[in-house]
Amino acid sequence: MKNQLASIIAEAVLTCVQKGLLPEVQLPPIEIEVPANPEHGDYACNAAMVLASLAKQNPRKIAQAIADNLSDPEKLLEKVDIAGPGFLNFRIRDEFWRKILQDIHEQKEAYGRVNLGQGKKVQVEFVSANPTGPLHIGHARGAVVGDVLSNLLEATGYRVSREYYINDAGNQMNNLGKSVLYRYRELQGEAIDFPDNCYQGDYIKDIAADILRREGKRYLAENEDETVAAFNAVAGSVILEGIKEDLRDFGVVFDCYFSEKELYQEDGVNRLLDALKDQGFIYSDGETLWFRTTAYGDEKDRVVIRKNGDPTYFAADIAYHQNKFFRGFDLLIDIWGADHHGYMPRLWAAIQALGHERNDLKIILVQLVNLLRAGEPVAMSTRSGEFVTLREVLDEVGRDAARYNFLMRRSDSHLDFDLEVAKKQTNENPVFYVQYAHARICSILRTAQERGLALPAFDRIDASLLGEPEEKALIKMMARYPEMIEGAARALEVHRITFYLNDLAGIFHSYYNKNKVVTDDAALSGARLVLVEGVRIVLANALGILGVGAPEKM
RNA sequence: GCGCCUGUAGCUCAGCUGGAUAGAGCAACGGACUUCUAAUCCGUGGGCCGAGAGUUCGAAUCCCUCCAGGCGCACCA
Repeated sequence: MKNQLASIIAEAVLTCVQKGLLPEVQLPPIEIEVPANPEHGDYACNAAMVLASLAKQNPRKIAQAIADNLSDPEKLLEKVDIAGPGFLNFRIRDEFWRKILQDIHEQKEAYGRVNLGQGKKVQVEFVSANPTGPLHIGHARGAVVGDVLSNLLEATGYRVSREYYINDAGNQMNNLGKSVLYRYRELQGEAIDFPDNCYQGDYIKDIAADILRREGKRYLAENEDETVAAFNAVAGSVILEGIKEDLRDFGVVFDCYFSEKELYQEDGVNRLLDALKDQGFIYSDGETLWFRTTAYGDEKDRVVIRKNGDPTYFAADIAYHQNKFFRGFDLLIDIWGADHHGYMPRLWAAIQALGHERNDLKIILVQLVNLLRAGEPVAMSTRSGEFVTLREVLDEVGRDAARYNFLMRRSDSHLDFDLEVAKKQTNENPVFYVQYAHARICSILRTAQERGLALPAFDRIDASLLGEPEEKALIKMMARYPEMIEGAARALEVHRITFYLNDLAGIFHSYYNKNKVVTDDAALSGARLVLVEGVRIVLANALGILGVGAPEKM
């Protein structure tokens, strides 16, 4: 709808130029928006105001010229007004709005899919938590945002790969192995002064006990470094399996788990650094190796090889992102906790040094979650073992409510997650508001069925019977669904979908309370059934992108 | 000290990349179940968009300066 209008306007501007009403100007990007005030029509366009400064003419005069030269062979427009400083306000004929209903019924699950991405390959990397402990509530938000963004991009014509980067090399993993070893010794009566930098959670004890059960106490006699490495590997894989299971139950499934260790195979990291050295991006100060990230705007250069010869996390990350590009992705999206924001400039510098554009890597920051229980903050720390796990949240509040709650704010805004509120089945919990709308429609359809009223095909109804204000509002809202999806994908903002759902469900509930769908009037009932089935399809499609259920009964 | 994010109704937050009279939910108050599900609806009140200057036809939105909060500023990840 919006696109049709845009081309009509662009054509009219062209006509004006040809007639000499406007000077030869490049048409700047114009905006077509839905006005806040319905009296301003269905769509409003700022073309005249944008052109005013370029053409050096009065915007209202330009608007008049455009309006006079609109060519509308399909008779899309009911009315065009010029208002305010030079807005063009368009009212679309009802007949065209009703055609949206036809589109929905023809396209069903596909309604709202657009081809923004044109088959481009995108990789979304998210969660990527160290396998040193179970996922907690903080990881959950990033998991949902990444998963839903992936769904959204798939729905808008991208080919998406979801990837989890396993940080299984480095100090943190070493601490994990040590933690297990200490518990292992402890289980055999040894008094251990458990270090602060080790992981204290009970899951460590379980892993130690398991090793003891399977392999006995043979490790006591072995070399400590080798034992730590072995424990490390065992613990890492046990914990990773647990993470995968939690994510699966949360509705998050990855296409690929990429191990940091892989990057070091065949000396990959060093070979990359050598190549970058040849290009002048790497230099040595005699003890350490530095990456010249300042060449691309970072505030200081960064170490890639430490004094002790070990590569930094950053060194591996450069290799990792190069590897991603090698795999043929046109666009990379990384989803990080907001506490990593200081890391962005150096990674952008790195990919530019590798010959890519800064825009080839988008980074979405997800703010930390403030976990509350009945208004009281819940303290969290992975190392001390005091945290609320994703598993506990799933068990307590359920998948749908948990996911929806994480999607109700912009990613870069702080989020209060209150366990007591999230599990309440009341109107304080917005997920039910939307699901209830879906369930209600299903209930209407069931009732109709029972009374022998089947859902008619679109061409069997008289759509002009849908004249109530809420009916028109519902249709217009549904017409905006593809536009909302496209906008959300363009901006990489998944929260727009929850706000849209809330609005659509709201209009429906209001309609439901005022009007009956199933009545003695067969023609009217048929038209209304087609309408509410359309609403149901749109609700289900949007909920599908969110990975939240669309129940038929509640 | 430097950098990034945030500041909008009592509370939690939207505001479609500069548009018209700034919105929603919760909370408060008053109404609606003989009905296709009251997990719903209808109505009422509530604002110096942190402050100040600037850019232009037009600013919650963009620039600058402050103020407040959060997060970063490693040869950790």
